[in-house]
Amino acid sequence: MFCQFEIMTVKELIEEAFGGIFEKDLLAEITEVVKITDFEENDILIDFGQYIKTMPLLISGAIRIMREDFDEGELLLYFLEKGDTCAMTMACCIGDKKSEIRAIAENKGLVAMVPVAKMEEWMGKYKTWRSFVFQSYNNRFNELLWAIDNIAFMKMNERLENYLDETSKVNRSRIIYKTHQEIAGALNSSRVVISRLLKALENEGKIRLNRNNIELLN
Amino acid sequence: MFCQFEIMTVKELIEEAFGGIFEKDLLAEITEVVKITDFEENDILIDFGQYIKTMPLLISGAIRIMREDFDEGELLLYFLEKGDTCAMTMACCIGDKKSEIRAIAENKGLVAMVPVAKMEEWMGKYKTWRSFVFQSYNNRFNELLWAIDNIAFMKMNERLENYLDETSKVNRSRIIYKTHQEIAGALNSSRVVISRLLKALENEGKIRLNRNNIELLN
DNA sequence: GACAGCTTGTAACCAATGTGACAATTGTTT
DNA sequence: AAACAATTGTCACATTGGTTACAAGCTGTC
Repeated sequence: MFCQFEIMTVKELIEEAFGGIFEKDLLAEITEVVKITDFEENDILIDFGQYIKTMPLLISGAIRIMREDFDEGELLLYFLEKGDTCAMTMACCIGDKKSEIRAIAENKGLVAMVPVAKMEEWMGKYKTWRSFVFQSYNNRFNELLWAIDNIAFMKMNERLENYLDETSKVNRSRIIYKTHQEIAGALNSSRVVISRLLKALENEGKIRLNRNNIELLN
Repeated sequence: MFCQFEIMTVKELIEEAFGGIFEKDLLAEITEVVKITDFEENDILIDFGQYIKTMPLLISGAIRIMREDFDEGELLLYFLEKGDTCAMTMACCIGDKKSEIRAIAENKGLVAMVPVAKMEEWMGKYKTWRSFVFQSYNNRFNELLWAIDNIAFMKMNERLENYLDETSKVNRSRIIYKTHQEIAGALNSSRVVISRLLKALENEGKIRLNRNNIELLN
């Protein structure tokens, strides 16, 4: 949209997404070692069981972090947005462990990839990097708690409303281009149940249902 | 049991719980600044909305970490044991945020309390401390994922069996001294449901039900 | 236009879980 | 002994959510 890779330098991209939180020296180092990668909607950025060797810093776009059951179930944990990083990945990098989650692009965007070695080096060297890493862990932790609140304490209709709100937010649109099937997947439910609850929301005047999209009203 | 506060020095306690992972200098520093506190079963160590100024290192005993719904629900997230620390608390210390969880003693034990200032200082100074902190975050993260797997993908009978196993493990006893009501609380369920499922487990020969306790068989 | 594939709506039914009620048992207090 | 509280067992019933099945509509292709 207004953040075209082609018309901005790496320096500008990093500056725009992380300028507020990192000191000058660190920004310069990041700019130097980072590799910028772009992704398209529904690209799988990280998958289960994968070993990860670089830490991603999200410059633009949104990523959904999914958890999967051994046989079939699937569940949206949370979204990542500009300025975020994947706590799970950091953990993988450092502990040399397999990924426990799947990261899928919710829409198109850019990530800056930092080599693990650097990220460890910066931990000792830059206080702002340390707080950034901690802050990230903390945010992700709280988002997992929120995910737990949702599935443990809320009924499906509330979870659905939350999902619609969050999806609308990360896609910056009151119209959500998802099928009932996709929504059922994100909530570990079934299509019929979602259709039923969506219809109820429509009858309450909260949404309008169309083919392949849902409009949030009010 | 075999870890009486009275008959061990602080140095020995720290050594026993953390000797394997920290370097000599760090162990010495910890021993110097730490305050040892003991707790009894069901003591509330951290509560919701509380600000925390010291980071706890668990020397002995077990702690259950609970999440609570706004009105009434309650849910066990995971247990902490010897050598663990509370990721949530670290986050609180650093970010100066309120606690999002409640920590209750599952049985009696000891914690070493580290002032926040020190823990930040050590982050820059000791590599083993950094990896410990990361490792802790990572473990807690994975435990939250496991909690999510439980509530999202498993039925109540499986969750109940998992609960019995884990509780047996952290209390080092095949006999679990809990009422059905308490178990229902930990699983965010109701007493009747738990009694029903426990009875089914008894009929399968997996457990024996007694008043105020449950024996795991096999 | 005919066909196929995807998407949505809806009905009927089932399984899992939650709720309210009440009895029986045990242990404790008076 | 009587009263009481806590714990457990059980029944009947309501609710939520999942499953199967089928119809209907939309879209794109040949």
